[in-house]
Amino acid sequence: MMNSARNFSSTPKIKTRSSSSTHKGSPWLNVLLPYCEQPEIFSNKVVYYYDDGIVIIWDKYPKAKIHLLVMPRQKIDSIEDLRKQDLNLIEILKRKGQQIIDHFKENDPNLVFRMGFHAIPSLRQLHMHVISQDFISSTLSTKKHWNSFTTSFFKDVEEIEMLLKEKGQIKFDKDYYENLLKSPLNCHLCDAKEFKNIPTLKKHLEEHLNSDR
DNA sequence: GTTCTAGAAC
DNA sequence: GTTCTAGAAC
Ligand SMILES: Nc1ncnc2c1ncn2[C@@H]1O[C@H](COP(=O)(O)O)[C@@H](O)[C@H]1O
Ligand SMILES: [Zn+2]
Repeated sequence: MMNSARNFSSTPKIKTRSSSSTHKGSPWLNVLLPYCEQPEIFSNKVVYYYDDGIVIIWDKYPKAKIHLLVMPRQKIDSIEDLRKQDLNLIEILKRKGQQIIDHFKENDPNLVFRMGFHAIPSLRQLHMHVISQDFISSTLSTKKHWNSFTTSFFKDVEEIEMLLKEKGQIKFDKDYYENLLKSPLNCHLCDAKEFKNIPTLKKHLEEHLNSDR
């Protein structure tokens, strides 16, 4: 009965599209892809730089005064997809990231930067954060935001590079790192710990900005 | 990842 | 009463 001619012709359960992860999951997972596929269609206030190998964009929801994302043009989902053969790509991301940092420090020598990756990224397409360490930004609004940049959830590019050299592959424990995001709100610059909430922490960060110079 | 908002915390 | 967080979003 299931194989009647009528049933057969109605709805073929045949996958017609690539099973690439691009086609799986919620649409928001893929929002970084268009920048890499067609950087030329974006304004220079959105795409900071691009060439044949990489794209650099201003993070749309910056978590600090200066926050950009450096990405390969080539489609690579995440750090988990990196292999030793990608070490030269990492080197390129790193070199370009350092150039950005040098540039912004010329304007403001007080800026301090880190560049690296989230241990468990949310969005697809490999992206390296280049982020100033003031964390002064109206779009930094949650504990998760804070802990993703100030705990070991944030992996400096040098650590990624080292792990890739030594292990040939990168995978961080999901449970462990997702729990880190629930850590208390501690200052990344001084001994101040366990802020009651985000607004209180943000007032404290303003004080560092005024005194650390 | 963000937006929205119910209800917890103050 | 207002501020703030945290979980659903089909
Ligand atoms: N549409 C977008 N365009 C540019 N950046 C984005 C967009 N949506 C989210 N982001 C940023 O992308 C980063 C992704 O974070 P993560 O996957 O945790 O490394 C965050 O810093 C977001 O602010
Ligand atoms: Zn502090």
